[in-house]
Amino acid sequence: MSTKEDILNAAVVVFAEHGFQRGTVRDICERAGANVAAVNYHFHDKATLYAEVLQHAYRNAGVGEPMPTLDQRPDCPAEQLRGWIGWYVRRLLHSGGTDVGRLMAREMAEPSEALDHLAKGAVQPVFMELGRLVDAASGGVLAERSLKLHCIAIIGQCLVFHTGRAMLERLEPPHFGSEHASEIADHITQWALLSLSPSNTDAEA
Amino acid sequence: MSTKEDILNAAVVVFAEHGFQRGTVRDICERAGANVAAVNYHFHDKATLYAEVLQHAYRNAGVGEPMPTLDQRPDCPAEQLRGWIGWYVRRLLHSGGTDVGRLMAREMAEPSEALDHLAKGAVQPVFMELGRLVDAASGGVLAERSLKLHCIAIIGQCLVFHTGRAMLERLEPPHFGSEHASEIADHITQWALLSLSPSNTDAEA
DNA sequence: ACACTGTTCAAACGCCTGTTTGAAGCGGAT
DNA sequence: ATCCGCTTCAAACAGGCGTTTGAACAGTGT
Repeated sequence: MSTKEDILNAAVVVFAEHGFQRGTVRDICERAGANVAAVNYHFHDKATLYAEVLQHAYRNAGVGEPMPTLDQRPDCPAEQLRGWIGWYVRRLLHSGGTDVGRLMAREMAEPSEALDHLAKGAVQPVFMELGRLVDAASGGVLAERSLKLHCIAIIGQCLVFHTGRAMLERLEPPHFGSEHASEIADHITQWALLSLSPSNTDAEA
Repeated sequence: MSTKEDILNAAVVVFAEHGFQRGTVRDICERAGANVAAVNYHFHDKATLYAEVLQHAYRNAGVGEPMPTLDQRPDCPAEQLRGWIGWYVRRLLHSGGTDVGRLMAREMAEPSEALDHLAKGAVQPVFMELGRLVDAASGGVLAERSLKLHCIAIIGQCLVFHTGRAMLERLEPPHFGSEHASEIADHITQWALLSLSPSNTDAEA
């Protein structure tokens, strides 16, 4: 039972570094100290292994700090939204160079069938919680379409530090690493709360 | 001289669809109606071909509408910023399913040496123009760091509709296609101008 | 001692890849 | 007609890939 886990862990590293195509079965097995045939024995395919790797990686990505939710403090949604943004930014910046982040980035650029399961299982709940928080922070006056646009705007401002990392590093030498997480989160939160304040939201919708 | 261009054009399509690794020389040559050896004759390598493909693709990407600049109308930077955001969003949404967009997305996820040239040559001027516009729209009161964060925030809100397209399609059936470009651009602009209005910017910095 | 089940292993099998080769075709200059 | 670069072509090359195979090796219950 050990070799199967060894292969899974090695596969996370290899697939994160080289992607599905360039990541070879032989490399995975070598790092896992297993035989070449082990992959086909424990998992049927290289593709099946990859699918399990994705789920395994994303499950373990959420093991850090728990996501702040509206239910925890329904009385002050703005502060919870601030907490959520900080949590998300930290998660993204910290996972920037790690395996999970790279795996996700690859899936976004070149979606496989495994992305469907990830979207429904892992991303959907996070996105919906953000929707609840934004809705509450705005006082519930936003139309559904506008609410979604606000959520995507927040996601985008966080995500760009992850997806655009390669470009940002080449454009501006002062990087945006995990040590700047709180600075970035504060900036996004300030912007978000400003646009969600009642005096500004009733203009649209 | 025709076959070389044929190969280049075919390579753009193939590399955009399958990436560098999965895009095979044989597939490219078949679509170009050329022999397998043509790639190694006209370009030295598959890698050299790929590098030329990237430059060729990104050069042709900017042939659409010209980028709104501050110099065109220095008197009303807010309106020019609105124009810039609209231009950028249209560009991203329109290039979403095209070859250039997919090539760029792949390079972001897995940077190669070719990305350096692209960053300096093609992306830098666009980013700097946004910086000028934001600076002017804010009245020039923003510190450099804050200015950069504002620019990245705008970029991120636009970019997410491109980089996160695969995920958005799986989360929310009502897609965000190129027909929603103006709606999206308006939303982002409204948010940007709000946070850049003098009454809000002097709090930070 | 035996058989049975689950696991590991070295070796090989096809297949597809990028690249090379050497001959063949071509158009213009001598 | 003869040569000459430049270009094309079919064929083959060498290497890496995922996968399969069949034997060896554990344990464990009988």
